[in-house]
Amino acid sequence: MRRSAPGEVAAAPTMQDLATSLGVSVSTVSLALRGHSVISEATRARVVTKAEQLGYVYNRAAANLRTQRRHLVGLVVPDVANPVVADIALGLQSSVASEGLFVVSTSTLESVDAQHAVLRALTEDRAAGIVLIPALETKRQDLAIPASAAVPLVILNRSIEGATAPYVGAADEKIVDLALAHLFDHHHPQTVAYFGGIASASPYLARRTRFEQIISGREVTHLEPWSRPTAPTAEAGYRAFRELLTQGPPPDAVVCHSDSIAIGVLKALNEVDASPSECAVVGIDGLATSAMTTPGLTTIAIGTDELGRGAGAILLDAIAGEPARADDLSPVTPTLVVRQSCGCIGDPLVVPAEAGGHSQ
Amino acid sequence: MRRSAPGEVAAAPTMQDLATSLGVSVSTVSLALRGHSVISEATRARVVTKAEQLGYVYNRAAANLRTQRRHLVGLVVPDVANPVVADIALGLQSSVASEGLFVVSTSTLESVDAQHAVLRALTEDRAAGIVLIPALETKRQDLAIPASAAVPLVILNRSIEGATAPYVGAADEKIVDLALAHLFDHHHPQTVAYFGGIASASPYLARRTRFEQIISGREVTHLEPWSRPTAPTAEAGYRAFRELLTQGPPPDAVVCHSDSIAIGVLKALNEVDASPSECAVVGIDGLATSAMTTPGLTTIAIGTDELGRGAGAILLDAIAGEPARADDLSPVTPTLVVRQSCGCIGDPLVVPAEAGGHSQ
DNA sequence: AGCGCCAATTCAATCGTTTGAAAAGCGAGG
DNA sequence: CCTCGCTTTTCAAACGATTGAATTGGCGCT
Repeated sequence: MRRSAPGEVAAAPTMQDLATSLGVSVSTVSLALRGHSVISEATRARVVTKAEQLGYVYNRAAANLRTQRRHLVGLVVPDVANPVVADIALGLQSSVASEGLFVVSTSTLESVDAQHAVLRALTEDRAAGIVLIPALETKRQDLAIPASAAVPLVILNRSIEGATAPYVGAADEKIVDLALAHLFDHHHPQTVAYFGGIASASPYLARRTRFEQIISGREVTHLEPWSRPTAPTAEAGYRAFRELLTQGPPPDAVVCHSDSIAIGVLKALNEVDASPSECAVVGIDGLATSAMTTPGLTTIAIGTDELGRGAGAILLDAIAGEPARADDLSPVTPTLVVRQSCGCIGDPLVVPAEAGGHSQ
Repeated sequence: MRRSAPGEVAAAPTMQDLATSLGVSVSTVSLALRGHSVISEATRARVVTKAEQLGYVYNRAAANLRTQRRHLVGLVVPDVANPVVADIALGLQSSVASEGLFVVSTSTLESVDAQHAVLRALTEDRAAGIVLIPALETKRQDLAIPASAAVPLVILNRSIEGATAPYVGAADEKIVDLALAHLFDHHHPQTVAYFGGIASASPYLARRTRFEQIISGREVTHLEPWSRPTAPTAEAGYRAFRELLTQGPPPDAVVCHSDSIAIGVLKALNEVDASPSECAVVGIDGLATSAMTTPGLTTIAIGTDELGRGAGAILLDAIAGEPARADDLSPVTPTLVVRQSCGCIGDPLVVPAEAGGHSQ
């Protein structure tokens, strides 16, 4: 082990250091540390103890260079703070952990440039794989970087036109079906709207199209002005809905593009004292926090962790060199979570005991 | 560039491939790609074009091995989904980006084992630095791993007894001072409590101690049963507060350990139709979503992004080999955000136009 | 004593960069 | 024509691991 100059930080010991200090070869150390069976138990023990003693820590960069294998998968998303994304991250983590991979997340904040930078960095690092929720305005050619270094990529939540990478998304049609079916069965609205969401993101189009399809076959009128896209935050939803409320009474029922947006809508309705019976609202996502609104938010849970797990499964296949199988791509079945915001159940709500959450 | 066998994936081209295909040496390629001034403009251009043409991507693992320098800092936290953490991540990112570093986050879910695993992984990867919000029950010796490979570490939010790594935290005393000062000035409560939070985490002790200090000098009675610690989620807060409400009327004012918890408390109060004038609540954190509750949550903003930035600054110093300077460690000044939950302002609230948020 | 065999260990090449030092090319000055 | 001084390019040795092939040593068998 090299002696360090006075002011200098002691360099971390290497296998070589271990080897010489034990009077064996580096190969022996390497094999021993990884518990390879050709090494005798006695030497293995000696090596391991010495390693501990010297505070040796494995240098993965060196190993990876040699083996051309990596153990890290990147999750690149607009915003890690988004609870939906957080759930996805957990699902992904649990699915790739079995292969000894681990997941790191970074936020792009919807900036294509930032996204470009992190995709590049991840690729230069030769990540085992990348799961991407594309920033808005991401084009096909923005995904060229990982491709050129053969880093497997799976796209989540927002599809990119012309992209060849496998795509995993929620079951947008079924989601809307579920939401509307519930509203029609229990609330019999005369007027409806599809509120919020980013018009240029692919799920918006899918859901809104389905929405219009369904209601066109029913005896309801679509209050188009209330079907207004918004930024994907509760604040944006609040502001936009609040403004609409100044211009007239709300629809009898509104489907919100996400739970976050629904939270803003609820706030706006609360401020004008509009009850669920006047305006029923249902969200989409199934966030844990949507149980904490007043009234409790009725929502369509989209199975976020399953999405993450699904992405993980496809990624693992891709890493193993297998092409994505079609059945991997089948989206998760959404489920309806009934609370008070649709007007079906009275307060007080009893929150089911297994609910999760997040906080400081 | 090596030709690949039929079924095989084409290996990514290396500098060597570029070099031979251009009839120059690897050194030239290496220097050219990094824009070193000693290379003539003409060759630089040729190299760059060729690189593009061949889809060359830099192999950072190899470079890092050679240079012993890395460009990635790990943010290890209990839960990335926690909005506070997300803000910290942003602050950290913005502060280290200037040095060309970038931040990756991982969640430990309060598991010391999981934390151990990721600290080990980050250390084995020789991350440039690590910022850690320790999982509960983290002991001093759990931090030994990064130390042995000389990876700079800074601890955030929860201090660890006996740890030598620099610590950055919120100004717990000032936070409590601010909350109580506001309540006393505007609400004149007879009874108060400090609700929620994890009793074994260091900020809890600091805040609760200060709380008791202050009120002991005032004409108020502390309703101890209501000062109950909880898990750090809105759900946990809701459940615990709900239960307390069945046993009697709430205190006139309660300070909640976090905004998330306050959100649960508000939900519970809403369910029994208790208004802010009966029970004033103030949260701590200053989350964007706390503007979306009904009533809007009055809260103490702790300057989360500053915390992240602060951690980043210290980390950069440590990476540069400088010890943490004392003034780096001075915590951010908290600020009061007044909304309705403390009973000071009537509805409807106008949300200030610059508020941020997060969602799908 | 000689031989073969097996288990345990070591050799040495390799992964793809970086970088200090050496070399090559070339025009100018003596 | 030689030498000097530039600029530009190349040499070759790292960095710290992995791994197929070669080596060593000990043991049992004849």
